[in-house]
Amino acid sequence: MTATPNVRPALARRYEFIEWRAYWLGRLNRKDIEDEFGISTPQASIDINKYMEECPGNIIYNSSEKTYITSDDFTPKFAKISADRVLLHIRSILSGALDITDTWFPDLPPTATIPPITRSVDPTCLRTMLAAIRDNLEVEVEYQSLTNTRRRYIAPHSLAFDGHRWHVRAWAADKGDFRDFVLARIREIGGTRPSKARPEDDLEWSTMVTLDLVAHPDLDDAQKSAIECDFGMKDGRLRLETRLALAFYQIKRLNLDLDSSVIRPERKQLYLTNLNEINAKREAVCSATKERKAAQMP
Amino acid sequence: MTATPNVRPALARRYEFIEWRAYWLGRLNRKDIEDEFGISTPQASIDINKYMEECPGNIIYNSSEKTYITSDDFTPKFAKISADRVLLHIRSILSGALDITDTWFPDLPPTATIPPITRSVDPTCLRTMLAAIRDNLEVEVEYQSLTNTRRRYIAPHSLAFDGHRWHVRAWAADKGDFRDFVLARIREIGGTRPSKARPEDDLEWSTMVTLDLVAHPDLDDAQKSAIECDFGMKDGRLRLETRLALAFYQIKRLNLDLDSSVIRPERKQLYLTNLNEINAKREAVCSATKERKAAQMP
DNA sequence: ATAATCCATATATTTTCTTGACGAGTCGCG
DNA sequence: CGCGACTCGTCAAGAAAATATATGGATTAT
Repeated sequence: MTATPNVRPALARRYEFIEWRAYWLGRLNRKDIEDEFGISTPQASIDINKYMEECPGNIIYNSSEKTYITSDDFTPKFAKISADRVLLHIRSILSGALDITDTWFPDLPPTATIPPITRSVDPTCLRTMLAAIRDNLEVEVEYQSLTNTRRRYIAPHSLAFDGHRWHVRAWAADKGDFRDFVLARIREIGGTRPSKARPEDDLEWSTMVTLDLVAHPDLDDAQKSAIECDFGMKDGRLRLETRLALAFYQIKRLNLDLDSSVIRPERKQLYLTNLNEINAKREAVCSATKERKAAQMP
Repeated sequence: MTATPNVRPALARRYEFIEWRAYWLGRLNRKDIEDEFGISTPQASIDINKYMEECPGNIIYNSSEKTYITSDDFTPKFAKISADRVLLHIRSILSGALDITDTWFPDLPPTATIPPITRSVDPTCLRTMLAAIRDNLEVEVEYQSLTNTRRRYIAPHSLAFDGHRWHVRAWAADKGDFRDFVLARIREIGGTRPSKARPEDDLEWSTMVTLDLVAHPDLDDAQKSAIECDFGMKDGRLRLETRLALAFYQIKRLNLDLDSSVIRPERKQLYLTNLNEINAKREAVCSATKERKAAQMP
């Protein structure tokens, strides 16, 4: 925010609304403010006029259209203008995570997304996990893995998003190691108890790796430079630093481990130069963890 | 919201904040409210006490911890409790689309996501597209496709999200057909002019198809039922209705067009039963569009 | 015992907003 | 053309909300 003038929060919010509507929709009515904030007509009038005093020339009343029109040289002073945020709001509405009344859109622009396929997360589950992370607790859960469903104690230390679904990274008390648990696969939440697991022992989590990506070498130069531009690459490289535990989600999501004979370069677009290095790092971390485990229970 | 009592909006927002913090963080201080809304200490005291009058037993002051603690049978009355929304906020903060001060988190829970790789969208670009959709305009853009970069006029009619990136669906004046344009690939925005394109002619957009998904048949029964549960399938099927123009993004994202010999069923998880049908539909729509095009300029 | 840190509360005052009434400009319609 | 419908703006009185300032209680840590 650009050095917000001394305006009390409630009013600043209304100014922000004015600017948001002005910027994204190009127009604004007094009634919009009345409806959004439940204030009276004179108050809304005052707000608009004070705003125009504060930011002269940003919006102009057009008496023939009976509405305030955003001027061409509009400069926001109260609202943070971010396209990503607006698009995020739109997605959230379409996916049901947000109600349109929670946003400042009067109605949605014509939009379509591919249908979301992930199940939504149970609030109680997330709440319990957050509490367990905060207070260092073990939670009894009924977890459905790909092979079976059973009760177990887990001591979560972090949330993780794999590009698709939400997980908790947790100590699995029954297995004696750290693993990912998909939140939507937790069928039931049981009791809690203090945990002795130490998050700093989760080497796969604390170890960072850097994915070194380039435009797929089998593409021609024009395609390559388009892709480099697409991903904002510097010197033709994109370096992504991520936790080892998450690296393989990224790799699979981008199909980086599939051979060119299997998937066309145009589709794959990116190529991971250091897959071997990352695989080696995983091997190393896994064996270090196993050694430690063996040492603990001889 | 559960029949919000007659509380004026500004106060309702503070109550909502109280409940949000109480639910997700389990605790709340008077100071939190003062800081969040910039109100005075006595006012914050009044708010809390009025809230406890309104919702008896939801939060309880714990004098030894010097904080309000959420009770076990907490029942929200003002805040909408949604795990998806909270997770969305976390993701938005991590990706930079939201500032933490825009949310009600005092600080983030330990979280990691795979690094986002898509470039952010330019606000001016999105704003112009929204205006063009609204007012039925053609916009001159410098667009970088995979093969070249050039200026062209496009008349957008909808936004679209492919699971990865944002597009506009638009009439391409130079090509005489409707296409997708990735927002982040629009390098420059030029002038606008009225458009004669009719969005209802965009058959690939208006035609709906249903993806008929099942758990991959090569998996064993336990795995199948886990996946059916994962995606909330009824009778072992998941039907996704989507626009034909978006169907192939979904198909590629889930690798539904890759053969089992190429990608392991455990990884693919889902199987599309009616790929042929969808391909046929696309052929039909494409040839219908071509015929129409030929008829228009003989 | 003392300081610090939460909380609650009381009073007077200031600021903000509402209520209700009225007037003016523009558009479209009969 | 005149009318209603719709937007805007404004005035004045009074209600409501929030503030400043001050006092006091409970608990914990030093």
